[in-house]
Amino acid sequence: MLSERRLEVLRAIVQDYVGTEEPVGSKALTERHRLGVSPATVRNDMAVLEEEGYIAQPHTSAGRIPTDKGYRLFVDKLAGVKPLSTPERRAIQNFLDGAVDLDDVVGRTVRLLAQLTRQVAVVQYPSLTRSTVRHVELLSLAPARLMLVLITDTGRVEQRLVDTQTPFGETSLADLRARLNSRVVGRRFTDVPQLVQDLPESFEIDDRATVKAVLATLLETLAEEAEERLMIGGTANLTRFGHDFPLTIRPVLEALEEHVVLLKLLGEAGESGMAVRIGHENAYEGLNSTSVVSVGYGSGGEAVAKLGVVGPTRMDYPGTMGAVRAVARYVGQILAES
Amino acid sequence: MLSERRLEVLRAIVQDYVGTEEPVGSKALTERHRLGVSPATVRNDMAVLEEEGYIAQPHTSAGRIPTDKGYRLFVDKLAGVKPLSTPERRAIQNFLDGAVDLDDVVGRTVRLLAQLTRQVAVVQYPSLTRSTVRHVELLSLAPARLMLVLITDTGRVEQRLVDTQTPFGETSLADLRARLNSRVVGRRFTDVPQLVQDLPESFEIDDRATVKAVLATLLETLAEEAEERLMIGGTANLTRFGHDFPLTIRPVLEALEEHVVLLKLLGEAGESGMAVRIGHENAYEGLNSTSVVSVGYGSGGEAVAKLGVVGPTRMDYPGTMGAVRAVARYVGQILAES
DNA sequence: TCTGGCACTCGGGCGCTCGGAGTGCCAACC
DNA sequence: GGTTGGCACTCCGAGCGCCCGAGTGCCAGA
Repeated sequence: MLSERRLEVLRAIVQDYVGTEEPVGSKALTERHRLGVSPATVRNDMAVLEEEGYIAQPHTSAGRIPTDKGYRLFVDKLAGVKPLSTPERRAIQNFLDGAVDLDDVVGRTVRLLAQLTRQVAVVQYPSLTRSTVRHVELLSLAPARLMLVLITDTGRVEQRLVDTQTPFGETSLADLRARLNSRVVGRRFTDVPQLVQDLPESFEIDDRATVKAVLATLLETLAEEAEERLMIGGTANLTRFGHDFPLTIRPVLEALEEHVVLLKLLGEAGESGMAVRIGHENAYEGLNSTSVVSVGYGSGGEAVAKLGVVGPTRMDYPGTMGAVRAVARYVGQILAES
Repeated sequence: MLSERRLEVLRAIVQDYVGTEEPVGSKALTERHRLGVSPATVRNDMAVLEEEGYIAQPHTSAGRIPTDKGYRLFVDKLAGVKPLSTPERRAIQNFLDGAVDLDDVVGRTVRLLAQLTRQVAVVQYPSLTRSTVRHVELLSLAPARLMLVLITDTGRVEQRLVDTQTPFGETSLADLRARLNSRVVGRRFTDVPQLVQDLPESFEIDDRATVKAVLATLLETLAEEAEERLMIGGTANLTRFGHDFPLTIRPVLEALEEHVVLLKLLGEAGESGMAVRIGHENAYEGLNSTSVVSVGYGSGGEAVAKLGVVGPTRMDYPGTMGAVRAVARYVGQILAES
């Protein structure tokens, strides 16, 4: 276990390095932070920290920079989450309040997050699996063709065509619509399969095939998590990444286009609470030089989707975490209101 | 007017510079191209070309690079559109054929275009204003609340809620639905307003307000061009942009996030035919060091949307134009089939 | 009008030096 | 034992001078 002072030294190193982007040495440290000890002592502490793998030297006789492990310790033990200032909070609320529909909410969120953190923001659209059904509509487009419209509590609308073997009467249709809605409205998507399981049996034998087809389509729509969408913003902030440009930035841009990867990444965030993945902790190789801060957000108590930012490992963790958390909270509120 | 040979020199300069990314000198030119004259002659020609503003020197005693004006002349007079090879065409077709829905078509198109041109691809979703109506559905969600669903020939579905003052009977609803569809199905959006103008008059006086409300919502949906969407891909190709990274790339990334700007940019492409905007020809300042190649695509003879690429002014114009044209053509086919 | 020759320019690469910041180690001190 | 000041050492990076090569402009001659 590291002594109190050594932790303090690590904290100072992280803070300075994040600020200056340059390796930090013992003398500079004692000058900028009131550690109460001499540079020589700090040097000894640094040697220990290096041995333990928390910091590293780019080359002999240079200052130290934190390693991924160092950042990890910093985030876990040394840094809190920096709450936003009141004006900042107010600005967030005002900005998000102006949103007119779901697309707009997500769009504003992504811009806001990118601006606050000066990093790349990623916002997942509220997922279908977690949300609840607001309404299911059925209508017949042609004798043997139905249209299924699903409206969710997060404002998303999905529609599918259902081809049926046999024509389906208007009365049967109305019947199905009514029964279906009475069972599923207000329920969570995950519960729907159970709730409609025995529905076909209560219909005339001739209609059962059609009912089954409709239900199959409905369940398929619900299950189609693959269609989870993302919005990304603030990519211009990548230019503030580092000095050795093309090499660092390219894989990140590539990763950002792989929405599947990003979704997986966000998904790894724990059910609740904030997740911080630092450097090599990211499974995806292209993001090995970045950190991802993500958190769930939701309209009720529960998370319906995730959002987060991607930035250099050398980032202001407390500030970023504060911004991410605050934005998630306000988006949740907005969704609950609408 | 420039002599034939001087044009040839300009062409050679453009080609070499695009290939090497380095200023090209007189000697290298005569070695790589069979111009049939000596370097000294080429030097004279270069001096003229420079005076006319087609090429420039980064600094004294360096080679020449084309100016925007030079590229313009090259594109207009010297370069054709390079057709794709047969295998390439086949690959495009195969790749696009696999698409399952509109989102998928656009997604595949953007990836394809980015890969073929090795640049940033931008694809606009088929616009509502140009396409035709496939079906209009009306259904009542509550006594005084209707839902309007619009299905377009490009596979897009838009839905709106309509609140009515008075309840609207099922028979009236079916009536309106039938009459509405008989008038507008297969028609272009722009023609719809005229076609439904006199519809309210043919209804009972009690229902007219509702009919008008429905029509108003329909027209509003049609008119809502603002909702035009874009998909962007291949941003990782920006890393191949140039040497002086952050400065060049930052404004481009910013521009790419301004979908409004991009839509305007694409919109500037002439009604039909390909548009090439070179460097400062782009109204948007952030794209002053890029060229934009765009073209309309559509399911019928007419364009329903645009697509294109954004790349450095130093790009392979014939190849890029060929790829853009080919992709647009195939996307059009795919849309027509579905 | 084209060509070869020539003097000139300039950027970039290479090697060198030098200073500053930083380190590790050691002996002394509390 | 932990802390400190001193000291020798390392190494990067900035600055400088140098030279080479590629390129140019100009001119006289074919």
